[in-house]
Amino acid sequence: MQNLLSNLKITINEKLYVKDPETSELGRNILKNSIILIDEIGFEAFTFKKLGEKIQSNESSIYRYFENKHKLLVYLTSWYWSWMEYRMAFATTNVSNPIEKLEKAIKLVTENIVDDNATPHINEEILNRIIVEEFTKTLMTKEVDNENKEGFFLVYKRVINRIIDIIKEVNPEYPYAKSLASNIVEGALHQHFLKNHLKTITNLSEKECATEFYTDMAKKILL
Amino acid sequence: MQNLLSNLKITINEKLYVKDPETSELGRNILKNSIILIDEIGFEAFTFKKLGEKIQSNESSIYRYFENKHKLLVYLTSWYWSWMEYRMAFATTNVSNPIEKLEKAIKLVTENIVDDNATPHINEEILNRIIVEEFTKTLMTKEVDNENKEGFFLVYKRVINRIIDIIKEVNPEYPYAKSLASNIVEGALHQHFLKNHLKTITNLSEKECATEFYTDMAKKILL
DNA sequence: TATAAGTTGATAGTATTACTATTATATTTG
DNA sequence: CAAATATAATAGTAATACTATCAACTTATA
Repeated sequence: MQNLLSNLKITINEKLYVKDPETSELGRNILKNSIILIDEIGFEAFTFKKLGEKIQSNESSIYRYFENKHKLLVYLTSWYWSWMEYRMAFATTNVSNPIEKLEKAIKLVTENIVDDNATPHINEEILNRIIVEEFTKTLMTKEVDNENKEGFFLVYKRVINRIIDIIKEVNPEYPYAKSLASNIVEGALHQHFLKNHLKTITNLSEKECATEFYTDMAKKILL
Repeated sequence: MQNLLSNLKITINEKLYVKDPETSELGRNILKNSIILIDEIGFEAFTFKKLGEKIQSNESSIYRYFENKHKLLVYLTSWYWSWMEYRMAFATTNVSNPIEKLEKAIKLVTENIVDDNATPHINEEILNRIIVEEFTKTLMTKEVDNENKEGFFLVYKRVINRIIDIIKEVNPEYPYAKSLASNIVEGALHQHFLKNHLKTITNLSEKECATEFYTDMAKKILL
């Protein structure tokens, strides 16, 4: 249990920041308002200069925390997946029935997210919107292989590996546990994107989440 | 097949270009070499200036065909999905068995793509790599709703709608035909991305394609 | 065949972005 | 209180993403 909990603490790869933003008021302000600003104007239009204006600080001060906006986005998405991993570990420990465990895990990665108030400087609901709209962009760059070697996506892969393990518990014979797990996690984000923007090619309606669709999928495939 | 494909006129939304690139040597050169250059250096680093140097033409000349690089990318991806739609129509007409039809459709959107030689200025194999690495970026922008209204993604949605219709033929009771279809098409791209870059969270190996995984998925869900 | 119309190439120029560097000032800590 | 550290302000650079202008060349048409 001790060992488990120490793995669950929200820790982020040190290579993602120059100075740890959690250690100062300005740092936490950068995190809080970068989430709000990226959500407002989108990652492409987001700049450190605009963020500086928003928090009444200076561009150069933000550069002392993050090398560039890409690393800031990877930081924020790592935070999200770390938070998700924590929720998942919490929800699935002491659940002995593998099917129930799988249902809980799928629910977590497919449901609509609401702010949990535990972290005043991170609004999880807004951060989830950023994940839906911007997460794949952190992967789909020419630097992905180097960044993967540096461990930038470890937390994300850990979340998926947890689901892989549960899938294997449910059905050890199924040969595509990895692809099914990554499909559910990424697919859920995509279905949420579609319900917001390309409504005609998803069954999710406005306030609906992807839980039913993916739970049904997993059960039909594995049971 | 060869002959039918060469008779194919792929039509693309007129709002995507300033001047139709298919109507001139320079235009076709822009298409051909933009595909090669985006594949080489990635869409972020790709600029009209670099493309101009590559084709020994001028930046300003390229701007006479495309307003900006985003519209060029949407043009290229529209071309791809239009080509895919044609292949799908061809492969599924006169197939009376819905299950066989579904298998053929899934195969087309999940298999590894090779250049078909019908269009000398478009290399489909390279274009497919661009789709895998860059397609979602065409959707995930702050302008997606406006561009969707303008019909920028119609061809893509048409491909998915064809699969939706086949799914409904196979099993009219299944309640998530739309989500399943969009999941298969987008998911296949993502699994190909993972096999190239995040190998630990997919079951696809180096030269493998996503056909088996998604065929198995669809059958278990629908039959 | 002359002329108009359209295409391409070359150059210059602008605003913005994505930084780096320097210095001054404020705050914290030892 | 001095030293170390954090932040703010300013300036500057190279690249990007364009726009505008003009000359040269090609093609269509009268």
